[in-house]
Amino acid sequence: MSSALTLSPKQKSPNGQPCCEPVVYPDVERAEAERMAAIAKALGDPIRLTLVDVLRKHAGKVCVCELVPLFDVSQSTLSHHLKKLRDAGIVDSERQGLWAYYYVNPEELDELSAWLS
Amino acid sequence: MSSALTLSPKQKSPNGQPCCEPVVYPDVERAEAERMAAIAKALGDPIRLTLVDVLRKHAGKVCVCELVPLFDVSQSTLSHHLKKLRDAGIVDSERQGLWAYYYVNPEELDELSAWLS
DNA sequence: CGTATCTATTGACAAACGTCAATTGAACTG
DNA sequence: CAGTTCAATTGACGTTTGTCAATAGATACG
Repeated sequence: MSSALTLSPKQKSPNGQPCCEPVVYPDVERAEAERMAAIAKALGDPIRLTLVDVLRKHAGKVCVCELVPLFDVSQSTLSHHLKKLRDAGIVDSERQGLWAYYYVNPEELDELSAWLS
Repeated sequence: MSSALTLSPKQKSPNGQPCCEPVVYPDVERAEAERMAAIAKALGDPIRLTLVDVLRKHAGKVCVCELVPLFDVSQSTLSHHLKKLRDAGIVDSERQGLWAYYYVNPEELDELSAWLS
């Protein structure tokens, strides 16, 4: 996914007046852009964004058995969404006996938040 | 995409001790979650995130002819990404003669930024 | 041990995505 | 008008995504 972020020198000006002011280069480095895009992508589904919202507002660890009935999707689908959030580093989980508890890892979200501001 | 955000009442407690504290309900409303997820989704690609970064840092209108050579993708691919950003309301464009100029519409990003903080 | 409960994984499928080459549409230039 | 240039659209393609039903793992309880 996207080795296409390499910067290139400015193209030749068209054969009239220039189209605009000088080139601007992206401030975000390629690796950083990919990390933040991955975080944004993980938030790019209403269920996952709502999951993160619930976990953030609760400020503690929440059992999966509490999360499942909040949505009209199957248990396996919700588990799949939780895995995506885990893979993106946005949440972590912890097993206690039969149950699994999820909580937000704020660092990843903070990074995206910092870029947005 | 996702009429599955309807809230449901708490499931029955398992037949032992409860698994955790009482249910938490999402603070974000369904429609809001879908709008913000759409914004996050549009940022969920490294090229699009970098495009937004460039446009934000420049604080003016930038010609497409300046944007194309910044990436190793074809002109049509970049146009496709710009369209996705436009569809999400993150950027707007303006034609001037032969050229097209893009600029950031800060409102959408601000909304996501506000939710993240 | 056997059964019940909670969560994760697998397999399947349709829809959406990212990409390119080729074409179209607009608008300037001579 | 004919040719050129910039940007958007179309069509095609392989990949990824979101979803479910079914299954598997892990743990608790009798």
